[in-house]
Amino acid sequence: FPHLPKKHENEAKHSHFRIENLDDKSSKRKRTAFTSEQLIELEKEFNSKKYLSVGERCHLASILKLSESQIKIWFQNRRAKWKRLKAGCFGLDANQHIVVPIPIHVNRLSIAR
Amino acid sequence: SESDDDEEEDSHRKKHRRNRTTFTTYQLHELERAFEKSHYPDVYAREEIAIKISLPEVRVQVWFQNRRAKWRRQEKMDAQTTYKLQE
DNA sequence: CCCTTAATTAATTGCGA
DNA sequence: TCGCAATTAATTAAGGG
Repeated sequence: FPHLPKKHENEAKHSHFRIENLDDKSSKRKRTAFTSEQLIELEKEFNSKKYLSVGERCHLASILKLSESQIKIWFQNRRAKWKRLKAGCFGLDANQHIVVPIPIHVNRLSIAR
Repeated sequence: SESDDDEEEDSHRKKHRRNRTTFTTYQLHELERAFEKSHYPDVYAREEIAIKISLPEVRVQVWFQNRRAKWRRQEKMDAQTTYKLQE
């Protein structure tokens, strides 16, 4: 199975002690709020496919006027949420393995040969 | 009869009614005790805590996230305090 | 009313494939 | 390069004082 639990580097490894930066414009990290239209479309897309190909992502990015990175990250975060939701409702209903589509991006170069 | 206000429909209201869990004193005690031991417990440690205090692991996870945020906030604050005091 | 804080989410880091 | 685990940082809002 893919991806094992992982261990966080013990204690305060990320020293996030940002010193009072005199430089750096607007020290706050930007958090873009997606519009409801964007979210509806993203959600709709996620409903049909859990993974996007490069082409699909590019297309979606252009019609939603978001960066490809934002689309990519959104799908990543959405998949994580989806996983949490699935795990959350164990007990009722005996579905163990749903038809989980597969990330086949690995093939995009190796298949060409 | 006129509903007028409420920009947000109450359909939205019902849907986004988050249910906020209120921890018991015992749960808070144990969480705080665990935090003292480690600010970054791994999944297994968190699961252990979760079982002990009878809560889903995800609630414990979120609690630690928020607790660390508070910790950082405070740390930044009294870092400024001691800064002033030494002048 | 305001404050603390549980919950949510866009974004980051770092690893493995 | 991607996905994923694990997290942070900003934010939203419940509910107690």
